[in-house]
Amino acid sequence: MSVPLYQAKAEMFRTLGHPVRIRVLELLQAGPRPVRDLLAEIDVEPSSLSQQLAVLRRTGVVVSFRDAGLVMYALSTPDVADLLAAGRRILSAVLTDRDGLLAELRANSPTD
Amino acid sequence: MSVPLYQAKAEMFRTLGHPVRIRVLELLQAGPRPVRDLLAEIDVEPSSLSQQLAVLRRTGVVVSFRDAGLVMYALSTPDVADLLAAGRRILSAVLTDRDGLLAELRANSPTD
DNA sequence: CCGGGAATTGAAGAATTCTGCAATTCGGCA
DNA sequence: TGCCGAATTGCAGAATTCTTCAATTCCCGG
Repeated sequence: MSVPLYQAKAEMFRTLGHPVRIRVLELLQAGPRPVRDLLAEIDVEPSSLSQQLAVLRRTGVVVSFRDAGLVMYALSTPDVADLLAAGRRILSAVLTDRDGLLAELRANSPTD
Repeated sequence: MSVPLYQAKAEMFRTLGHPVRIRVLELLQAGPRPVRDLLAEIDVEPSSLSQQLAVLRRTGVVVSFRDAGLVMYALSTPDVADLLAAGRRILSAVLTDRDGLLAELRANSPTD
């Protein structure tokens, strides 16, 4: 294998490591959506959204196709939902366990 | 909460988005290990490993303690193993399928 | 108290990623 | 064909992350 497995995995997780990309994936859990809708629900510039969608496409976690004149995006596999759920569980476990983290997170972004 | 959930999630996934950090987590799945062992199994400089361990500690996915004169690291919650497993599933799904899913989605385009 | 391995910290430079703007492509439709 | 909205691409500057090397801290055994 040319690319070590742990490197491929790291790449996959890094792909999810962006607020816009996370939001996109969460929205896509409910089913395929046109770019137009994503744009309406996420506060981001069209070109920036396109960039992030391209990142997701490159890794293969989402696929895109055209339907009724609009470009649609969808999760490439429902397993993605499991990943997000697992992330959510860890997050809540960590937030309740460790006192320091909550304060740290709060410090990072005071308003909103 | 002061930090948007999707940003906290992104931070958590970004934390895993590094080859060394992934390897560490995989090794820790088998139980707590001293830094010394991690160092022996991963090809990385001591200081670099420490940096990456610090990143994992900051997010709260691992904890460290001292035992028998050595610093030990452990997963802060076994949920981390689920996350890695989900990542592995997605990776294999993406690698094996790819164009098949796309065709399938295009076929019955849900216009709801 | 001292020596020495274990582990962390600090900092500078290289490399990568993000953001926003402008320009371009792509399809549908009159 | 020509127009128009939808979506993507290219790019430059800003910001963030990685890597490496040197210095420092922390403990345990003698």
